[in-house]
Amino acid sequence: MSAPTVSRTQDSLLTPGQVAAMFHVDPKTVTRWAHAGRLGSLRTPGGHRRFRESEVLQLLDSLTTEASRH
Amino acid sequence: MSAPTVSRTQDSLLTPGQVAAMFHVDPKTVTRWAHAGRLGSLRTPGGHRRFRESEVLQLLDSLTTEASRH
DNA sequence: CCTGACTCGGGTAATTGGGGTG
DNA sequence: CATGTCCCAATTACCCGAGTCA
Repeated sequence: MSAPTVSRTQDSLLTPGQVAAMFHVDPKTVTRWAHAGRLGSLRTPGGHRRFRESEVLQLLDSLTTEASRH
Repeated sequence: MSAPTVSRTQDSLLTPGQVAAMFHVDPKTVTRWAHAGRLGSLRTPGGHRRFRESEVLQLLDSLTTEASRH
């Protein structure tokens, strides 16, 4: 894999608690979104979920811009 | 500081019940305000609304300062 | 190695959303 | 015209004990 494909997306991984704070919801709710396919879930060897900052930001943006629909 | 890339990621969000308590009205009424365009409505993937604390505070302040704004 | 804080998992309670009505 | 209350279904919030992360 010395491929220069540079898949280096500067994606910081956020914990459920951090994402929950951004949406003002419970960490369990964020877990449900991941389970519903709303967010990609990265799993640590221990089973903990981790979310990509870019994905969370994108989802947050889509929910934030919902005020100008129509 | 124009900071065009940093604006939609640091706002406290309130639940309809919390906003309703601040205005002393029913959550249903707050929902109608959002539907009328008086409040920006942030929707969770599940369909629940979330309101910006700054927007609610501003609306509350305008109602508290001037009840005859016409 | 141990500690502190957070997360996981399932289940239940409370709240929310939408429509229709007064 | 705006607000309050009813129904139902869906979503979200909090409880416990155990494990994992840093």
